[in-house]
Amino acid sequence: MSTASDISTAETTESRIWGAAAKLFYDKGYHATTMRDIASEVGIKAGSLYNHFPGKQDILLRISLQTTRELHEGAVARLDGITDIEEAIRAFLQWHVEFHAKNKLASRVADGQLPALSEENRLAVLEMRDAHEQLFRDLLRRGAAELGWTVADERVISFGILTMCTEVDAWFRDDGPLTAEAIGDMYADFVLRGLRGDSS
Amino acid sequence: MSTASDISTAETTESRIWGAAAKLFYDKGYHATTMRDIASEVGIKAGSLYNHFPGKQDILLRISLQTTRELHEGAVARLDGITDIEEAIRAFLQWHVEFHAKNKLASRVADGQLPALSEENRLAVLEMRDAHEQLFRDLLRRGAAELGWTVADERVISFGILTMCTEVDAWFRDDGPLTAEAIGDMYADFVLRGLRGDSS
DNA sequence: GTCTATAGATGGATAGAC
DNA sequence: GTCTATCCATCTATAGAC
Repeated sequence: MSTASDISTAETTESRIWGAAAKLFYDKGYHATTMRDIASEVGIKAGSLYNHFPGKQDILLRISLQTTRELHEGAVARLDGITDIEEAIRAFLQWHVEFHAKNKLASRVADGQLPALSEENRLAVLEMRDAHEQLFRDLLRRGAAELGWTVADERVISFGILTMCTEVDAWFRDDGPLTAEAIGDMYADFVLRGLRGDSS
Repeated sequence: MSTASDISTAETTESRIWGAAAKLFYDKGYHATTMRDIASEVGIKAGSLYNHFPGKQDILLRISLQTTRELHEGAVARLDGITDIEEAIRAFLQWHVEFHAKNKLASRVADGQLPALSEENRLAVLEMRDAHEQLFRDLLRRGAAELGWTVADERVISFGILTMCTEVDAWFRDDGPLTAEAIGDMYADFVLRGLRGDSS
């Protein structure tokens, strides 16, 4: 079984290419990364990459699609059985932050390199990402309905919250002072206070 | 005098190149944009671009540096004379949101295309961006000191807040239902509630 | 599966006429 | 300032030997 945390620890040549590409796309972007760069990172020659992937575009697609799917499916799984709405939002945000921290390379590539995907490929990734965002907007709506929150604009606020949590993939460091879980707690606390809107 | 809103309305060939490049870098990214693309958008040939800029890298540098400088200097100007800390934070965030909404092309290029800048050029832009972020962290610290806010981690929270407001440049539309000012209000309200932390 | 070699296309930048 | 023409480097992808 492949889980999110496997992403950087697998062992086949295909998965080593996957990981090398994710790292390079993260650092330099898709167009600035060459097939020679990727091959070099893996320790093979550029031509050999084509024994594992049909082309460069396909490497990006697989990284983006797989990562976005794992993000979304993981969120759905985390919410299973949770009925309290604040608890659900907390669980969602913690998962979202932890995933982006622990899979920072692939996660940031998955949405930062969207313009580098072909139209068809981009739509496939966006469809999955939209489902994930919709899941969160539904939670926001439930909170407003059940707890009387006044969310100024559901779309604007949800974009803001998700972006804040997503961006962790830009600065998180495994060897930093904070764990992914601790950061998830901080953001969940901050967001829930903002949503409750006790004063204004 | 050049203000932020002039960015897309100037008339010299140089400024038309500036605007065309910002649009293309925004849509496709620096490396996916060719000098021929930029020239075509302006209505000239690629070779003619070199009468106005020494090269492609320099076009990106000027967009990034000028935009980041205007963002920062505008914030400093907005804060002038404001002593109340909540009012100051509100003013800062409103400016930050409005700037990114009204200069969405150049703003997004300025920090999304940082990896495409040479080491030296990137450091110049980052220095200015860091000054801007530091300004906000100082406000956060003042709020914590003066009003007893409990900010879990100043750096993590400030990154989150700024990212939320910056990302407006990814989805704002001039012809959308919300003005930049309205969005700035929403985020400032949300953030200040989260900072006050009335309940937890 | 790996490699070397290369085809074929494209892009940044320059030269020089106007 | 504009243009056309082109150099030269580089990149993706393929061919074919091992």
